[in-house]
Amino acid sequence: MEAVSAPLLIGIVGPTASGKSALGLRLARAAGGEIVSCDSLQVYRGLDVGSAKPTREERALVPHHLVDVIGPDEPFTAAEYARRARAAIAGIAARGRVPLVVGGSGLYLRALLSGLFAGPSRDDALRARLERIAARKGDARLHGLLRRVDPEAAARIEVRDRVRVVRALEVFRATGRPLSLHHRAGADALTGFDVRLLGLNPPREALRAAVERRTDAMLAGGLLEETRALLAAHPGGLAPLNAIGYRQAVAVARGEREVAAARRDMVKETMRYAKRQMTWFRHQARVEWCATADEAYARAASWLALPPA
RNA sequence: GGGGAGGUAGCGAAGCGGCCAAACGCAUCAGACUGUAAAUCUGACGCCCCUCGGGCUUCGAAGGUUCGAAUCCUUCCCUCCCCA
Repeated sequence: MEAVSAPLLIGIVGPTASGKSALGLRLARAAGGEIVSCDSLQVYRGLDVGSAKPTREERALVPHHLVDVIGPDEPFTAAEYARRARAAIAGIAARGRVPLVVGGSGLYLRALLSGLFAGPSRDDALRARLERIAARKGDARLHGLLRRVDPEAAARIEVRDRVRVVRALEVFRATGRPLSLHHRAGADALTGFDVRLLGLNPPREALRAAVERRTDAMLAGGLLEETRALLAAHPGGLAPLNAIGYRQAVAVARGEREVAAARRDMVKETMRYAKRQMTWFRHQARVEWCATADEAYARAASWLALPPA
């Protein structure tokens, strides 16, 4: 049936601190692969410590794509990620190498593999206006506006989920058609690859230990200093500083939080994030879950016709 | 030996006669997610039937007061702190 099988594209997913990067590196070296980061924070230059960005050494060892591609003050979106990641993957394939998509940003992975609906990009001015309505009249008022133009989306989106209500309204205002309609139109999926997704999901307690270790490493590695520098360079504030880790570091920098308390919050929020990631990957992607990194490696090795270990 | 504080659901912690199966936080579990996604949002969380809702057993223990007690009284058990 299948004459020439499509080239492999291996994705490595799972919650933060589950060992995705290490596995990706190991596979890339063994298989002659290149890493395509799938991480919404690592795309930003200057956010190094808090995004657990691959080190200089790691990046020298194996080419990494989609890391440090934009400035921290530039707007970035899942769609933009998908565009750039697809270009990177095409390049890797053209070189006859194996693309390894590694990361835990579920939406980005989805945008890359399945595509997004062909809709308008964000409109910050409009968003500001809608936010103002919500702030003044309440979330229910904004949700009511949505219900009028797109009852289907309104039924799906929680009243208090302002981010989604705003987005749905934005799409309607920009296109004159409800979001639901756009969704039905489908999206442009990535084609030409035999996509396999490997999932790492360490036991809860092991993950917690890893998260604590990494949080401490970030704090010891200069997260606070990095954050202060970013704040100093961008007094207006920076969108990505709202991420876990940076948010707490900002609070410390502003003197609103003790370091010990910030650390606790970081661990707590990271664990919750990990939980969300698992929910996403369990339901939004077809993932082959592996109990250990070795098992994942072995499985990938068999696909790639590599020696097992 | 004397004085003080306290024992509430897995943990922390409110409640201090009815609106209490008991706020809130943590932990845990489940979920949503299509251009801010490490973001944003939802639900469960004593037990049982499980849909609304209903039933059952709880607030250290045992008695008591009361129409009614986690909340008041008595005794007992146990923690912690201070003085000896």
